Amino acid sequence: MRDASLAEIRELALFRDIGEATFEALTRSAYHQTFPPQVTLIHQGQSADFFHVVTDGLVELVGNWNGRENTMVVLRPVSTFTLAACMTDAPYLMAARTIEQSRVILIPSSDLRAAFAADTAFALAIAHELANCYRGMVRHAKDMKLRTSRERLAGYILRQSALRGGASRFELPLEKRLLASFLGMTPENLSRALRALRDDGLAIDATHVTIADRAALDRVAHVTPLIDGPEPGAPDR
Amino acid sequence: MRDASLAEIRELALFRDIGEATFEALTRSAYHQTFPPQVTLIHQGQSADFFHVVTDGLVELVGNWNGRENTMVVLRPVSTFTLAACMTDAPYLMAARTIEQSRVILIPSSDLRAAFAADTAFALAIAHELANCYRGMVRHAKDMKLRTSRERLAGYILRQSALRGGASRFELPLEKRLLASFLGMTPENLSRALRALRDDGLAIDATHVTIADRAALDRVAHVTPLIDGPEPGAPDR
DNA sequence: CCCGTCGCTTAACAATTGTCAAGCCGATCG
DNA sequence: CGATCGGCTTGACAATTGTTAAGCGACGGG
Repeated sequence: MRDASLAEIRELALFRDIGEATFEALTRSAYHQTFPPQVTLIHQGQSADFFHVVTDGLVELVGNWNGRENTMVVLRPVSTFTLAACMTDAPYLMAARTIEQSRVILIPSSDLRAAFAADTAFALAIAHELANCYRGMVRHAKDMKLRTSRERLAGYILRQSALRGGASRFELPLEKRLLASFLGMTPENLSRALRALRDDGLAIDATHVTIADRAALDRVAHVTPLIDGPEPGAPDR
Repeated sequence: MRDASLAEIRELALFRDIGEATFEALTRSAYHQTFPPQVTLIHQGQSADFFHVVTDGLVELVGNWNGRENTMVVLRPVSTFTLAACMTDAPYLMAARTIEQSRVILIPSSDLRAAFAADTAFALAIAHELANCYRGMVRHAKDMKLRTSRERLAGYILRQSALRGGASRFELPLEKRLLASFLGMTPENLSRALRALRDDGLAIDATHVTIADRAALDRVAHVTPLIDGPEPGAPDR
């Protein structure tokens, strides 16, 4: 890896408190690679050879089953993936695909496990990361099981607003068909839900979002940290 | 804690490889308590004071939102819960309630974190447990987003069969309304789905399940380890 | 023993969501 | 500049799922 890349990731919560020797061992045989958009990085079912860190761009984790496909997570920088699979040396449960051009660090999973054993600070950071991934997935599952698609969309919009410091106008960060998949609905249904939410203080022109009446929108979404975060450095974008 | 309880949990994967001093520190101020059925052990949103281990009985983790409630996980012995919240000192995302009379070990979360820092073997065990919880929740989310309710039910039945060594006849381990909630549907819809699956080789009389045609049922469920496990000592029952 | 409660089922109906088909629009490219 | 492509929207329709209400049957308490 290049020195510039090393300095960049040394600041991450995952690596900030670890020893120099551990960091050196972790990065020795790591790659920092750039991928074009729409490239499949890993397939579900593959053995967990690498731990991944997205440093630039946008990556989605997708589940496949019986010919169907669904976006489970959208990862914006800086986020990790395949951590649980690497720690347990188990097959990936989800595939990963770049959405935009992205840069990803690949760390051999054996190095990851060695560093975990060798460095207590790193072990703690890993545990925190695993716990946050778990909690992100619990939130997503609650979102799916407790809210209707319209409510999920309203929640998503308010989360995005919160990520931007409460902005009332911003651009949708995802293609709508991708957003629909992430929210567990079809693009057609997303279109309908967007139109329906005009009555609840939401205006969308193409990718431009305007929250006209935040209170009304929250009357639909009932935003709560137990579903919608805060997600300090976490799951969706 | 009583000596009998101590010996019992010392064998668990979580505690098997840890040092005697760590084990002693972890169990010193721990409780092993028995709870009646239908008792709420923790509420969502509470601060994470205790790490929990179910040693007997049956416990459900439930999500609440806006007056709605949903069973996210069903824990059979021996399983843990609240691990992620304790490690990150964050509020519980789900409530926990006994289904049957249950015995639960409660370990102060500060002791848990201290043991993690003090004992590398314990840290590794914790990381594995966290990773397995994460993967269980990913599987559940995939189940929800990729399969219809009928397919989820078929998958659930085949998983239960697998847990019983491939038995073709067994008793439903859960009340149907609870199963319905876990599978993300209403009890009425579960009734319909059960009846519909008679055409696919499934017969259910009250709580007694008979798999008449496993191949036909799997043609609905398309069971795969990437959704249905194996779950060595894991999530649902 | 009877009665009330509770869980389950069924049926009719309503709401939500998915499917299919068509058309629009903006971007890209020859 | 015009053609083509892909993503988005819309509408009509179908399937799935939720809702409401009623009834059945097992269980436990009076």
